[in-house]
Amino acid sequence: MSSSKNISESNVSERAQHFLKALIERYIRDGQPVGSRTLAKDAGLELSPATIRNVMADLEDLGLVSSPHTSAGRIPTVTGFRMFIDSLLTVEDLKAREVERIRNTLLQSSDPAVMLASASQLLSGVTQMAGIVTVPRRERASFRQIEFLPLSNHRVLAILVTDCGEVHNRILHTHRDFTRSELDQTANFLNHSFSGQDMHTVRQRVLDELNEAREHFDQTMTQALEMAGEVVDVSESEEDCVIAGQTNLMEFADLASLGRLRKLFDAFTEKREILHLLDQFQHAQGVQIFIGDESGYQLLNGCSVVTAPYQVDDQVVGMLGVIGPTRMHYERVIPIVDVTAKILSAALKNQ
Amino acid sequence: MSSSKNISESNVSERAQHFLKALIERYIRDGQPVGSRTLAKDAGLELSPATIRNVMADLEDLGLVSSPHTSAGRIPTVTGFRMFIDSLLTVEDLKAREVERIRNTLLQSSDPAVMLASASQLLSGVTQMAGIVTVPRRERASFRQIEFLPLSNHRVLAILVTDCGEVHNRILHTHRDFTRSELDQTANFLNHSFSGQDMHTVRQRVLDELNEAREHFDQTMTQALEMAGEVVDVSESEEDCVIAGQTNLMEFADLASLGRLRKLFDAFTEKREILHLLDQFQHAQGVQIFIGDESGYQLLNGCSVVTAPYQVDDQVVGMLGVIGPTRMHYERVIPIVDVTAKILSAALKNQ
DNA sequence: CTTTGTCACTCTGGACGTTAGAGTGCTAAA
DNA sequence: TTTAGCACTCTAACGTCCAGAGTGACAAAG
Repeated sequence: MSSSKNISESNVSERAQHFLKALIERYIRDGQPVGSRTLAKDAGLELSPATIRNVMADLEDLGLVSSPHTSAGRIPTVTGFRMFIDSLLTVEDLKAREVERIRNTLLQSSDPAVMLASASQLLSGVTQMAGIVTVPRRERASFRQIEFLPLSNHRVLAILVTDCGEVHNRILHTHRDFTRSELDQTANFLNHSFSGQDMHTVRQRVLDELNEAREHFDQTMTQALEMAGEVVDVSESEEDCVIAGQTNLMEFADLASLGRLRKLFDAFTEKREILHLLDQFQHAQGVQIFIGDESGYQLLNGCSVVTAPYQVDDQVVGMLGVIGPTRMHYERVIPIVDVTAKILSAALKNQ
Repeated sequence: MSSSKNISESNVSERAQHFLKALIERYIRDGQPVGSRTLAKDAGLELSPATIRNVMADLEDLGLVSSPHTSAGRIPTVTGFRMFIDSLLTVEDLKAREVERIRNTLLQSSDPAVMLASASQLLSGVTQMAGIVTVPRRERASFRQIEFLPLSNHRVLAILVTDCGEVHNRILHTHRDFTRSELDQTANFLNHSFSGQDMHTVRQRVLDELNEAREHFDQTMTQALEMAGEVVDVSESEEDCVIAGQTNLMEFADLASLGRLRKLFDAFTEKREILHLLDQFQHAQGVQIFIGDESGYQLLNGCSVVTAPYQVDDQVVGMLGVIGPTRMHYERVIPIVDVTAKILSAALKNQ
């Protein structure tokens, strides 16, 4: 790693950093290349445009800004934004009123699924960008309770409740009808054996014990475990994240080429990639920011993602955040995401 | 109603109709105004451009076509499209292969919710436009079965199964904990009293009997009915339609102004308006088509909607269809929507 | 009476040139 | 180290021009 590539505060003069900050703030406001004259007025320090130009040339050499063409001003590069966010940004605290508003919105319902959805909508509404909340993976959740209900002709409705209060249904097709008490007995057994364990373990143990039961020709047991296996099966991964306010992104000229927008929207409906991106950073604490294609996903070029994990019982179960143009008001968005994550965590704890 | 306004086949000569058809077919293919020269070649009949121009002038007087400016060709008006669809269009039958493909896709799952979703995706995939399927309204469905499960601290999970096999969950907050057998008894009573009746009636009867029970201070009964009331309550109307492949619409230059597209997409997330539009025509039989803002919704300007109702037990429960640019291949889309509706109806019958 | 050829006319869209404005880099002076 | 000045460059907006497509009208032909 050559030292010239390794940009940190020490390589960039105090003053240059100040200008970089002013430039980015201006660029975020206007979305247009910033020239030396403008910056001279903006930056507060009483310096002439010519001086600024010299500094800008340095910043350009360092790869922190670039100009679209000879006679345009400078725009920040991804690296420039990175530095801005990591060490230049001054984050505002959220007003008590706004915090209260977030809390009220989230607590309107006590159904976790509804809460996640309104968190997403909230994020999109407050920031005027797209909100995103990942749904806790079933495999990570803990098993709380399972129940079976007899339906007509060889079908059984299985209901699975996880420890954070989420309810999952699944219809099982069985080879014969079961009576209610048979099913209750089965459920009882399963609840007794597996309650409180995390889904992954449950799955494993169900499979193990199923094999054992089969060896012993224990038909009742085999049936019970077969049913449980089908329910616990995580392959059917349902909707894994909730995205709201996508259309807000159509307002940003930065992304306005229909082609790009379409790819982005397709990614939103597909969800897989987005989810994968967020999953990678579940273990990080606090707010995380990806700028442009830093994340490795081409299609996020020109976008930034601001996310934070949320917890249930001190265990990270999902991520939430905001997707918008790289040119976004980080100083507002960061605390919003942060606070929302905290409030959501608190709200989910009471389940 | 002045007779000059009342355009029907009789007002338009056989030949003019032929040209109108040719013009619209051409316009659907190319999306550009069609000139007399082009049309002369296209129409088959050996006529000179000058003749065509005369006919076009007539069609323009009747309001069936119009020209964007003096030296462009003609494009069909909404009225023109209407006539085309009502009396000029020759609908192809779907190939057996395609029908089979639709059937296979729909029958992949037996869960009604999944089936509706894949119907929507199917429609969008096959037509390269947006697919839409309304979810049967709970109030129209019939009550089949209700069950209650005790959860922790004063909460009860209610499960409602409708006659088409849909499962609805709802968590009730009660003022005390109930034992399993209490709940079973309650469910038994409710199932016994209301099974098979349609949701609307059930709701009404629950309210009536609730009053009666209160008068008689019958606490058990009151509790049972209060619970039932909360579950049956239709106010919480859930997701009412499934839309797929919205992004396909971004490909159509006709709608390509970002502003319009945004309004359309917002309507898709909002859903209310779309739903209302479709609901109006549940009683019609077979495929229905709305062209542009015929429907009364400004935002559908430039779009057409092709829909058909689907049934469960010979009762219309929902609509499905396709939204795309007015310039769409109706001869293909119509049978696709038609067949999909029929197959979906058949598939839902086996629940 | 219908069809056709013709001609003058109109409108659009692309190519081209011009210009004003913004911003730069460089150099020499403070 | 900072500044002023100057030559240079690039863009975006505007106007002009022209070819192409298409029309309407009219008179001639069938």
